[in-house]
Amino acid sequence: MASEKNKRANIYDVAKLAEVSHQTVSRVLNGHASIRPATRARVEAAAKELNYQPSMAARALVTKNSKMLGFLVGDTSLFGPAGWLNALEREARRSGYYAITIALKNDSPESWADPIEHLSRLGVEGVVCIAIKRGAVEMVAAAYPNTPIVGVDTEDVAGVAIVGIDNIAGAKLATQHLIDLGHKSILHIAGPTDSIEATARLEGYSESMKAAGLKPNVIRGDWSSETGFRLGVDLNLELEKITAIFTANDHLALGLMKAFRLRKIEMPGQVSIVGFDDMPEAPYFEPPLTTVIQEFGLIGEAAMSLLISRISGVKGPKTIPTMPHLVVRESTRRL
Amino acid sequence: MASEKNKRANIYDVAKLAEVSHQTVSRVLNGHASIRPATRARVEAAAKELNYQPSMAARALVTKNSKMLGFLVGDTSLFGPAGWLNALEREARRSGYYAITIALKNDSPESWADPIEHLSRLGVEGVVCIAIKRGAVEMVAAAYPNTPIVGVDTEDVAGVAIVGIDNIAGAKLATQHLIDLGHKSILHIAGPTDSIEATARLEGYSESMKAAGLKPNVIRGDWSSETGFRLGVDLNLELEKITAIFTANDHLALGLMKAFRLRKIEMPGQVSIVGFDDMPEAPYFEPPLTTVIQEFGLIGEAAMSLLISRISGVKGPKTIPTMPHLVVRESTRRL
DNA sequence: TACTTTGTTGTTATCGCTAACATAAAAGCG
DNA sequence: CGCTTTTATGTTAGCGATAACAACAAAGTA
Repeated sequence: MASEKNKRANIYDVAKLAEVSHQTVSRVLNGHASIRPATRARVEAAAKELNYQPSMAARALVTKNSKMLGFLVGDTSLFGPAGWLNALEREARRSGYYAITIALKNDSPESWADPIEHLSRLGVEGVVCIAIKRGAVEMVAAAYPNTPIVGVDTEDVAGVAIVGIDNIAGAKLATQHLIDLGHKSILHIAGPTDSIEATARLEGYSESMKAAGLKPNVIRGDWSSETGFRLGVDLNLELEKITAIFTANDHLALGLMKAFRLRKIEMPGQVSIVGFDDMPEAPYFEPPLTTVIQEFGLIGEAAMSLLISRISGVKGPKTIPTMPHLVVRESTRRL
Repeated sequence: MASEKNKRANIYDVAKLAEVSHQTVSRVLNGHASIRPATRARVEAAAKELNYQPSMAARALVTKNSKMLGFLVGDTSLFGPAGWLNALEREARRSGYYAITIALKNDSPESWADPIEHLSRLGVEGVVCIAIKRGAVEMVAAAYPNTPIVGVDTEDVAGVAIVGIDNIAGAKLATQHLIDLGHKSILHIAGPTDSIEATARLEGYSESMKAAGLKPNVIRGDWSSETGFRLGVDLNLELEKITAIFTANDHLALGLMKAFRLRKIEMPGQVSIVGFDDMPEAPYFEPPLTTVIQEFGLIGEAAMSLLISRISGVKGPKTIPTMPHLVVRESTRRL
């Protein structure tokens, strides 16, 4: 029934079986208006009978619409990027697009050129940059001058639409929570310098502190538990009477708390901790971590609708921020 | 310099500039042998000048080689699948392939049909199934009768090559470690029934126990910390004098340990815990988790080389197992 | 009734590339 | 030196789809 000659049926095969011209088949496939119902039914039956699947390559060649999107992502092992990627892929498929995901590993800018070029050969219709490093978005924008680009949690580059959690607002939420609990000396362990998110979170923290008349106090970290641990081992809380710490993500908090437990520093007794991300493991940390949560699904939808509207020529908004929320657990306490 | 008419240069543009026929350009592009070095240089210069990028669509149309691979993955938020995906994508790109990643969410088999069909339209040259559920591989195999398929950590289906960590060996490693420490009553908290990995890990546990003359004791769980926690709250250790627990992954162990801490059950004093996966957070758990580690890079390479050899018609081995290792931390102790 | 308008289908050209065959020049050979 | 073989390049056809235009019938209109 299926393929007699072990070869995919093409549009002419369907046309012959349905006794129409191949163009009529094409019209049925593309939902063209003026087709007699009887003809449409015949064509559809023939297509089904032959298990016909239109060739995307042929279609892409003539229409210039590859129906493909490029997803350039930073570190997929991080909770945030992984979640966005998931949501984005689902949304892309819902809209009939294929997602080519390529990782831009955390190395040097030189290492980005190759993946970016690889993708450009394909002729993607749009690109989503997900949490990639400072400078990378610019490289992408330069490499795809006529392709719509949407950034998810990336820096602001001319011509690139941005969707993302409002990291500044999230950081303010975290910091304000600690301030509201009566903390005065609040340390921020920031993420890596080349990360846009980290910078925004730092900014939100600083603003909240200054608004409350408190002095910001920052240590640079990265995104890893290991760094959190290392910093936690060395940190002298007494020196500056630190009673609360806001870390740029949950991983840092995890490592930090491990070090504090070893040093018998009580949490939240001696020091309160707030993270950022709400990874699924956060409730099971010791103590359960107060943190900031972001909605992956919403971000995925927003990014995709923005990208698709740009592909179809609609301008749409330049930015769609999504609002994060605070999840209070046992790692924070009134001073 | 780049695109004067804002239009991608094609092979004829390059040919005209290099003063050769388009076919000669094609030959240079594809590294054909008999091209005079001078001609090759002229063509390459012209291609560079015009910023020429061959159209994958046109090439795919005529050669039937789309240079695209489909990655069907289960839950990308899990540490294992995310790591494999990363490694696989990198390897695919190294071989000049594009990876279309599609998630097969954990729902019903009916929900798999749509993504599978979506992918088949594209005409991928090969498919990698990554940690997808029981039955899904069979659906994929049925949907792509003439396409090479490689499974990473999936069940054994006719015609599908398998690469994966040897879950049985890993589970034996974990179980034997506990046995060696003198534990007699060892509980296994298994993963979900419909997971191939979970089943293999359970099997390895059972075999080790039986080989040591001990009675296997299993509770069904899934992959989440939440379930680990819930089970940990209810579990009666005294009833069966349980002194050690091997969980099917690290997440379960995290939740379980949280519950035990609340119940003031000492770890590893009263009960030793072993996980599986070695997620990057495991060293910072309380206590740091003894677990089984798997090499993502090796698996990615192995899977890709297997797939590519199958695409090019070479048969290759049916299975490439990779050996996991045990990482001993503080959650286990001699009885 | 003759004359547009509309609906439905068919014909031909084209997208950008590679395959297959054709051809001309250079090289090998008795 | 004339013949085949090899090397280097050009010419034509076709992959499977859509676009653009053409054609014919049915329906609406003056």
